[in-house]
Amino acid sequence: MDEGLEGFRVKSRGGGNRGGGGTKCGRWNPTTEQVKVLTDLFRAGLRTPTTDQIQKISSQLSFYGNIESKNVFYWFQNHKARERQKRRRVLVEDDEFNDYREFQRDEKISSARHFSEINQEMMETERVTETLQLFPLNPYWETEHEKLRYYANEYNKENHASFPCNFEAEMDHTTLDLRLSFL
Amino acid sequence: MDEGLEGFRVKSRGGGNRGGGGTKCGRWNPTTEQVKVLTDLFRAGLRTPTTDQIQKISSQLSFYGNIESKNVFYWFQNHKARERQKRRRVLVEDDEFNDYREFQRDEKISSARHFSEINQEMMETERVTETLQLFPLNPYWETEHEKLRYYANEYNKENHASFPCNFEAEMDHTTLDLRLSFL
DNA sequence: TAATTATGAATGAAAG
DNA sequence: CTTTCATTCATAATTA
Repeated sequence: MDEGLEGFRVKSRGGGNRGGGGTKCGRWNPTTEQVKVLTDLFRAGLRTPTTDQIQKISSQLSFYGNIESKNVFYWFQNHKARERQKRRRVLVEDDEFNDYREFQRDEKISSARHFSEINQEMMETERVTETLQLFPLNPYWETEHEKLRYYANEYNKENHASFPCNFEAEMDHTTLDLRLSFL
Repeated sequence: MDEGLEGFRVKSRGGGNRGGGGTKCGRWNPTTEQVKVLTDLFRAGLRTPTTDQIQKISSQLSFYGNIESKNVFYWFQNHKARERQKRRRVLVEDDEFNDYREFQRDEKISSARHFSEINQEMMETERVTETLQLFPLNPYWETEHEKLRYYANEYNKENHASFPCNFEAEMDHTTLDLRLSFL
């Protein structure tokens, strides 16, 4: 993790999860553009987008490759959780230093105690703006999407409309078929 | 050749956290059997079991491993919420898809198209029976639990349902305009 | 290509 | 009921 400032990781995810002929219906594999946008939004302070925001973001990101709203939802969920996790780990380390082991499940008291310099950066993003407005991003889209738009489509996936993913359609466990006759 | 066997996943849910080496009894880790029963009940229409029903269910499921009433309570609460959430998301995606296609008032769409399968599944579970009675369950338990009780410990296979791969895959990017005028 | 890591996905628990 | 948090599971990606 650690998306750094540049946000340019060589992930060889050239075309995302499409193409490649794989048609693998595995899990979502965000394109670098998608990750960048999501990261930007996160860094801008967005932590828990509303359903509506998720929809919009998802809709926009679909320009760069396949994506569903749930992907956006999970992305923020995970990103936030892992950042917090990291931060907490450092805290624990600090505590360990003092052999201090009180597990007080209150996290809001994070009144910036004695954080390591490393946490300095995190404290920055810690100032969350739950009700973040996204309009400041417009400029970005307006200026960037036009070119990326074509790069992203370079090779449109041919077969995507179908979704052969299993959908819990197998009630195996032969003998375990419950006789819920109460209906 | 032979793209690795898929379709089976082993959830370390084996011995579970119940009797025996209790060890880490953090949170309830349902056995496959327990999940199956709960799912069956849900699919049968049970959504918000009463305290009494929860008691009965919990009691019966205890044959397959440790379980408390609150686990059952939470399970239904979560399952219901997530099912709803999932449906909500898919519907939105559908809307987007429809918006894109923008059927020229062609009303004879009849029976959802591409995403019919999924919606169908959900429509099914949409038939709720809030006042479901559980007493007929006893017979089953009495006769089955003894043997299943043992089978449940070793053999664990679970196929999780996956979301549809993607809908808005083949959107016509050329006609879409970035309207990220969020909020 | 095996081992490790990063991260998408899921879910139990609980707060709101 | 809805939303959030934490932990865990699964697997694509990366590294050794």
